[in-house]
Amino acid sequence: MSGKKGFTYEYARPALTVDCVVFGFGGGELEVLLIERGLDPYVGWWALPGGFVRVGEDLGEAAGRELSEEAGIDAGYLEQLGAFGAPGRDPREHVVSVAYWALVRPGDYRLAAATDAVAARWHGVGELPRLAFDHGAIVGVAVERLRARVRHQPVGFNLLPEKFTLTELQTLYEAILGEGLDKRNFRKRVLALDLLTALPEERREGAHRPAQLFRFDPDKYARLERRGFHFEL
Amino acid sequence: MSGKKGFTYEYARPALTVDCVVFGFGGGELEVLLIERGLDPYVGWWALPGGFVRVGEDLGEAAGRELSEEAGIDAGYLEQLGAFGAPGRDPREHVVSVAYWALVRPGDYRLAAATDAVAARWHGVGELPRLAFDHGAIVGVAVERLRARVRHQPVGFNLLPEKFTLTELQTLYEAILGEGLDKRNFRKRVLALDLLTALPEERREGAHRPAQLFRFDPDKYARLERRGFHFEL
DNA sequence: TCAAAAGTGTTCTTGATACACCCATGC
DNA sequence: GCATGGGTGTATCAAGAACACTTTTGA
Repeated sequence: MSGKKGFTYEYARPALTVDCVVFGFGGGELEVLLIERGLDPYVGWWALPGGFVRVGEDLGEAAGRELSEEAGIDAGYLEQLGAFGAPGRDPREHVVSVAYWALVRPGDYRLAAATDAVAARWHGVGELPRLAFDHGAIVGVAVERLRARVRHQPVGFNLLPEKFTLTELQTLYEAILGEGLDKRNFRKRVLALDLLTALPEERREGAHRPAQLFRFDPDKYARLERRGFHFEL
Repeated sequence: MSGKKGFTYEYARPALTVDCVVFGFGGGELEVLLIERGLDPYVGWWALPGGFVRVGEDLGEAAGRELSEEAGIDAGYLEQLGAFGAPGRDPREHVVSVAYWALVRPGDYRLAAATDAVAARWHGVGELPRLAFDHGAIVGVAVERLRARVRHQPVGFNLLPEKFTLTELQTLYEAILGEGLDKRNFRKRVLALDLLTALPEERREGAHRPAQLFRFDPDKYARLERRGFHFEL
């Protein structure tokens, strides 16, 4: 280890990694991005994208870097989840991982497995395979956090395309919360927030009556928030 | 660093510490435990108790250990706050700190400065001195977290003696939330939760009418929680 | 004309808030 | 007997929950 300089810590230190729970919304179901490991511990297992933190690198930046390196993703929303550091969680040595969770829009990602990953793929949160390390537990915490957050802050829009219908928004909320919601009450509440701007166009003519498109207005939210506004769905 | 063994990470790694925001309730005001630093960076400054994480040591245990080593405290409640890892936060080198927040009962602590601390003392959250490192920001996040948590989970009792009066409980909540509460509504709601058991004794005769003492019943809470009970103050 | 999703209001119930006086005790 | 904190109930209001039918389009 480094020589003593009076202030330098001279003992062995745990390794430090970041791992990301990336959520996507694929037509009716909440999904998590997993990579198939191509390296030593847990080869062939599915795991969260992540990797070692470099000296001098900010944690959030490290998470973003790993995300783009391992899966070619640029997350629209990224928030820290917490640190996971149980001694046995990595069979090699003591590795402490700072976990993040992220939300990405369906169009904004172009999955590209790289670095030490063999493949990158979306998995429905309901049908996750057995994960490497303690990643299964981390995903569990992330889902909980997402559920709590989506009720009190307008983060859900990061999972939808820029323009979306109210039905799509409701379907998203139902997928995240895991429960059905009343259509009329949902629309009433969402519109009462006055954070969506209706776009005088239409879409989704696919088979039936076209639906009104809306866009979320982040500036308006920022202004309201400053005045002590309390988002709540 | 260590020689390559095929799987061992061979690059320099950031140092890893834990820091604790310990809350106490001292007669009407919410307090935070600070230690006066006796070592190199920020000598003489007030800072959060904390220290380096040992290899093979769990993060929560490290936090508890530092707490007892530096201040002789055994926390009744300890929860992780998050990781703070901005590259410049420690002038020596890149140090990532996993912060915890803790609640202790007034009687359960016997402050004893030790290790690299000169002194340990309680400070009202309203009148904190300038803190070392980014500890001021960490305390800010901890206070926010405590405020949010105390509304939705019965953690506040960890700041009161085993037996307490409803007025004491209300004073505590007012101190944490920073706002006055209606006495009748507060008592109504608290008692409606059915989590307190009245003790047929009395106390606080100091000057006036004695008040009923209560004890929080954690078992009852655990049972209710299992049935999807939703604590809310 | 039928199938499928979009869109729309009202009633009822429940929980939150506001509010003022009497009680028990020590000094 | 007076000062101090302990203790109690009701009326009003607002927000959330339940609930069913009409509209528009493509096939």
